[in-house]
Amino acid sequence: VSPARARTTSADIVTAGRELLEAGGLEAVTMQSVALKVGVRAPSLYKRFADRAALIAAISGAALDDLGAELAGMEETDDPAEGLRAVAHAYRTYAQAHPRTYELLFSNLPPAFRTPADRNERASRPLLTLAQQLVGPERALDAARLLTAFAHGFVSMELNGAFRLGGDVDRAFDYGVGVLVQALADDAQEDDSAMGRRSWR
Amino acid sequence: VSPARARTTSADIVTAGRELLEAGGLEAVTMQSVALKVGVRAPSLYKRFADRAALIAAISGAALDDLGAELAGMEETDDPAEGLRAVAHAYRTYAQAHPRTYELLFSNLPPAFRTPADRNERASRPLLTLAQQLVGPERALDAARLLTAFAHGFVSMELNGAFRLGGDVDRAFDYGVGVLVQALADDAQEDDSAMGRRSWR
DNA sequence: ACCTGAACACCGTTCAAGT
DNA sequence: ACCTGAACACCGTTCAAGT
Repeated sequence: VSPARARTTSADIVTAGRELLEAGGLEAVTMQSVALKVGVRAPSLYKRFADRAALIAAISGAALDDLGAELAGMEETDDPAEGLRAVAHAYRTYAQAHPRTYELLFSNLPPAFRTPADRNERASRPLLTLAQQLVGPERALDAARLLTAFAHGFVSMELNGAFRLGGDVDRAFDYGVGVLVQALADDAQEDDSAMGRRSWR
Repeated sequence: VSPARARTTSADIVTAGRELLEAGGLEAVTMQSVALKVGVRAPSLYKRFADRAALIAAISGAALDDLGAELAGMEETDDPAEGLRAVAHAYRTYAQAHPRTYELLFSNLPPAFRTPADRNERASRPLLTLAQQLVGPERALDAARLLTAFAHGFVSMELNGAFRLGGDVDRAFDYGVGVLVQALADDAQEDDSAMGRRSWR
C-alpha cells in the first residue's frame, strides 16, 4: 500500500490563514475555510496544529516576524531621536497596511499559545536600542514602554474608529511622537547636567 | 387567554452578560448562558435584543457609562496637571478592576453596533476639559489624544502581558504620565511666552 | 405579549476507515 | 503517513405553537 502523501504544509496553512484574517477578520479564519483554501479538509489541519488556537498563534507569530523585519536596522543611526520617530511611524504604517493582523498581534491569547519571548524580542530590539541611545541604559526600558504604549494606543484607537471628534489625526500622531521624543531627550539632558531628575510627581 | 408576563428585563440581561463577561471573557457570553442566568431560554432574548451583537453592544455601552461615572467631576480642580494625572490613574484602576470589560470597551465592534457618540462624549469630557485648561483650546484635542493613547496603550499591553522584560510596571506608568503631562505643560508655556512652537519636527 | 421546544446551518474536534 | 466522511457537542438564530 502507498501511504498518502502530504498535500499541504504548515507554511501554506499559515499563509492561507493570514489571507483569510486580513480579508474577513479573525472570525473568517475557520478550520474549514483555511482547509478549503489549501485544498484539504478540516480534519487534516489537526495533523499539523493541535487546534484552532495553535493555528491562530502561528499566524500571530508570523505576523510579528514581519513587523520585526519592517523595523530591522532602524537602530543604526546617529540621531536616536530621529530614529525613534521613524520607528513610531513605521509601526503605524504597518498597522494601517494590515489592520486585522495588527489587531490580532495585540489581542489576548491564552497564555499557552502566546508568542515565544525571543520572537517578541527581535521585534522590539530596534526601539529599545534607540531608547537607550537617547536616555541611557537606566531609563531605556521606561522610555521604550512610553513610546510603545503611545504608538500602540494611538493606532489601536485609530483602527477602532475612536477618533470621531474630528481634527487632523495624522497631525495628532506627529504631535504626540514629537512631544514624547523631545520630552525624553530633555529628561535625559537634565540628568546629564547633574540637575537631578525632573520633579513631575 | 392570559398573555405571558415578562420574566426578565433588558437591564437584567445586560447585568447577567456583564457578570459572565468578567468571569469568563467574551466567549462565555453566549445567548444560552445569559438566558439561563436570568431564568429564561435563549430564544426569549431576541424579544429585547436583535442578536448577540446588539447584546454585546449594550454590555459595552453600560460599561462605558460606568467608566464615565468613575471619571465624572475630575475636571473640577484648579491644578489641571494634577487632574490629568488623576484621570490617567483612574483609567488604569478601572482597567485593572474589570480587565475583560475594559478589553471589550476597546475592541472592534461592527459599526452598526458601536456605542452612540453622546455616551462616548460623557466619558471623555473630563479629560478634554482638563487638557483645555492645561494647553488651551487649540491643542486640547491633540493633548487629550496623546494622553488617552498612552494610557490605553499602556494598560492594554499590561493586560495582555506584554511587559515581560521585568522592571517596575507601576513606576513605568507613573513615569510616562509624568513626562507627558510635564511636556504638555512646557509646550503650552512656550507658546504663552510667544517663543513659537517648539520645533520637534 | 412573551415564552418555549424543535429545527436549521454552522462551528471545532475526534476517530475509524481508507490509500 | 496523511487524508477523509461521519459523527458529536456546541453555538446563533428562526418560528410555529403554547399560555
